Amino acid sequence: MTETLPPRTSDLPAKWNPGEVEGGMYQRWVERGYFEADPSSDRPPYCIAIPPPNVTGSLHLGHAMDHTLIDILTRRRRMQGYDTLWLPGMDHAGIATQSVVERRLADAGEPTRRELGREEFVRRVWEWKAESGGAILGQMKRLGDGVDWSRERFTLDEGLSRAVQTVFKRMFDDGLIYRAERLVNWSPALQSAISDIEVDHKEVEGELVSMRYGDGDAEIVVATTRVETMLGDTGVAVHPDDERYAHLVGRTVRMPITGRDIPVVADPYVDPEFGSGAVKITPAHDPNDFEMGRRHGLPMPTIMDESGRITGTGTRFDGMDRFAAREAVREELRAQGRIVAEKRPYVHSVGHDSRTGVVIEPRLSLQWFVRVEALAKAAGDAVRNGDTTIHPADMSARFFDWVDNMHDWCISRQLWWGHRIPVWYGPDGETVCVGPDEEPPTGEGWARDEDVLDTWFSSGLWPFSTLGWPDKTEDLERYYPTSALVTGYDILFFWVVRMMMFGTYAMGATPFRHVYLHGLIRDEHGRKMSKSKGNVIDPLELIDAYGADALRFTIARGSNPGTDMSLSDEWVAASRNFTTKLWNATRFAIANGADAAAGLPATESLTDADRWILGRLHQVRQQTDALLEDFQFAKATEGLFHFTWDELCDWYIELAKPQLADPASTTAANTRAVLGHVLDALLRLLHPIVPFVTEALWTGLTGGESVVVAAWPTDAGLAADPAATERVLAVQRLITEVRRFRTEQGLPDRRSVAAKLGGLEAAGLAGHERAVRFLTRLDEPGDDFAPTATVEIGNTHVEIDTSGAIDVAAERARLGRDLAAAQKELDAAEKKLGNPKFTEKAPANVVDGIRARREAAAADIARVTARLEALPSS
RNA sequence: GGGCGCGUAGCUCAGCGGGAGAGCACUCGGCUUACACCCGAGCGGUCGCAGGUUCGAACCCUGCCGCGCCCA
Repeated sequence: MTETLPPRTSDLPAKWNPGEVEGGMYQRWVERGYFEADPSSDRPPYCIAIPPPNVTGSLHLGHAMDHTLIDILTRRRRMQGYDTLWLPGMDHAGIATQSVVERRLADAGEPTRRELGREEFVRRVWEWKAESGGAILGQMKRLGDGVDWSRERFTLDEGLSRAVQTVFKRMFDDGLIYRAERLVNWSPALQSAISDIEVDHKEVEGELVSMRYGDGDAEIVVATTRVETMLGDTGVAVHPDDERYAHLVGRTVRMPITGRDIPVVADPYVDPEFGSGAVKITPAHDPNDFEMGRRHGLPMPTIMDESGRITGTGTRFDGMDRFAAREAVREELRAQGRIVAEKRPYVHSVGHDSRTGVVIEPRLSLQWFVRVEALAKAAGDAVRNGDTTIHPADMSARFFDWVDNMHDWCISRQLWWGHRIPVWYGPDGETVCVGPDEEPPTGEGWARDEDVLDTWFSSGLWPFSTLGWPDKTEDLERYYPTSALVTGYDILFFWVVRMMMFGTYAMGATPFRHVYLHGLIRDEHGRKMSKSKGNVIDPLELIDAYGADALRFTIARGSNPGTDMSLSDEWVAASRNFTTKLWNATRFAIANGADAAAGLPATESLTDADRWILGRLHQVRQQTDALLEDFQFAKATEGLFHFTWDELCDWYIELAKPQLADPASTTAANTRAVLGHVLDALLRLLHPIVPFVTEALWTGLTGGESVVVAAWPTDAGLAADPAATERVLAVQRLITEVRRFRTEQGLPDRRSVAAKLGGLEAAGLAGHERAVRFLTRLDEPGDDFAPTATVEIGNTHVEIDTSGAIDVAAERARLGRDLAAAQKELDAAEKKLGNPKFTEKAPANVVDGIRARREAAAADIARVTARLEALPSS
């Protein structure tokens, strides 16, 4: 009896309560140092740097996706014996953080940023950073992130600031960073320059106004969507070959309103087919006009201030907002009879500040730039020559398109929160760039540049600055280049490309061997989540409701490379159900003495079911490995889900029940060993995806210290047994058909039904009768056995005593459906085989397969037809 | 305007040259000692449309329609 069972019994609670357990479990993992890297170890290194979240935000589902996928990769490597480092940290998010703190000051009725002064304001931001950053760290712990907390970094910490200054100085000296007066994307909302990729071009309905400059024989018509810019016009351009205007080139026309005389120039940029064929030139407020202005040496007056108000034109429009001025100037021109035509609405593309949504105003100003040509080429080469592989490969096209056509990068921002540009200007026009170990110039008239660097400048150094660069640290030596980068495709240009540019420049090597770009998480209908739509889901709420494992499993299961995924409460609930299923199955196994330490019995002593499940485990393990190596998270997860639920739980555990019925038997002992072995391996395979529930179950099953540091399953040396598998599949078909018959005859599961099984011996299934009876609830026939129906499956049949008349109509319907299906199959097969071209050209194995299907279908038809004819007429 | 991608069961998505699949939803039956967050059985699809290639096309090619993303 029970004394033959192993003494250990399950102390797992009946129900898995993630909320009660996860926190303490995570704490123990950290305390035991499982997540800490050890550069002195002789194990191979594996390193991933976290995509640093904005310190001022909070983690959303996109982060949860990053973190889940990185955790899967790093937990697996750790189990495989790698010295694994997942390095955590945050970036300072210059604009976002400064904006938040300014708003908080305003909300609290405190002095403004300018009233506080730079030093005091920055001190306040650090206070906010401590508060906001702490919340993010808590979120990461809830998710179960296996990060090395001892190596946490922040883009504005001392070491990383030193890295920024070092790179800046080196690039400045190399001529890769320069300062120039250029037309930049100016955000009147942020009152700062922003880079090209922080601008979104959107189609808007505006107006196209044609107006007449000059008078008499020196008159010319130009069109614009921004009438107010005419206040800054310093020229009119026509195409050199345009005979209509040849007589005007070289002359001047008199501007309305300002009364300035501006030259008419010839420039091949002008499209003579568009509009009147003449364009106005506002060099300080339009990129194309700026280039033309330069070519023709035109003056470049700035007519707007930093917040987008007209200034310095000496007209009554000074002080007016640019959009108000647009109307006012237009009406003034109309009053003067200068409007020739108006097109409204006129749909055209307008740049918007991607953060605030306000319309960008091109603005002439003195800014710092990175000369990107050589850097971008090096980044492109890293992918071209295979040092870095982009997954999925389709994304490489976008990558190349970008790096091959990159413009210089504006890196200065008119903010206070960030890395201040390490350049001092002297009283006599000197410019001195100061390295980290150098003293800045002092004395009368010297002043430091007021601006800070784009946050992406510092996060671009992340893969090596976090490892200690510019010092030659042990970590840097060991973990750079990092093994992989996992992030969303939406920041390929913002971040990934920049890291590759800086990495190849500063380190001489691309920062990561693999880049996995995942998609975005959308709502249940595939819509983007946004506050305005009100469809944002907070990952913490999902974790509270269903546990971290359920959220992680959902994300892993939905993460197909390069495509977005939909997520809703229901998906996560389904994943929670999976963890519950796993919990119950393992508890059942432990309660029945599953023994992971027993070692696998000799194959000869195992049942077909044992051999089948072990063979499937072997396949699933191989498949999981191959898929995870290839960043195919969804397929790997789906495969484990299917194996766990549809094979292990639905079939093996059910088949194991009769095998366990006599605990003293060898069969039962073997079954306990197989159950233990399979679950031990399965829990380890699942651990990277669902770390918490597998930890509870694996330690409960094996008594081991922690699955976090357990060995990743490897080949157990099992030979596949196709014959056993074939028999198990035949048993499954047999059972399913009997169940189908029972259901359609309305025979309740509890109702005792006697039956006689036939043909099992001939089909090689003699040993499975007990299992079939157990899973179909068929009793042994008694003395009064009087079969009323027969179910045939292949060469086996089951005579069933339904104790009374059967439902002939239901049976006729059931058989009728079977007949129709078989007939359809037969027709399809015969059609193919009747085509001589098919039999000639198709591969032999395909033709043989179709022939076999034809035979099977024909046999089915004969059997079912006979059965139908034998039915009593109703 | 240029480039990329997607249209497969009610919903979300796999499959990408030889028997149309999964999860959720739905219908019917069941609290059968692992699990009702469950079990069993089922219903559900001219694989966007039209041509072409092929013995054979959801899958390859062309065009069209619809949707999305990136870049200008």
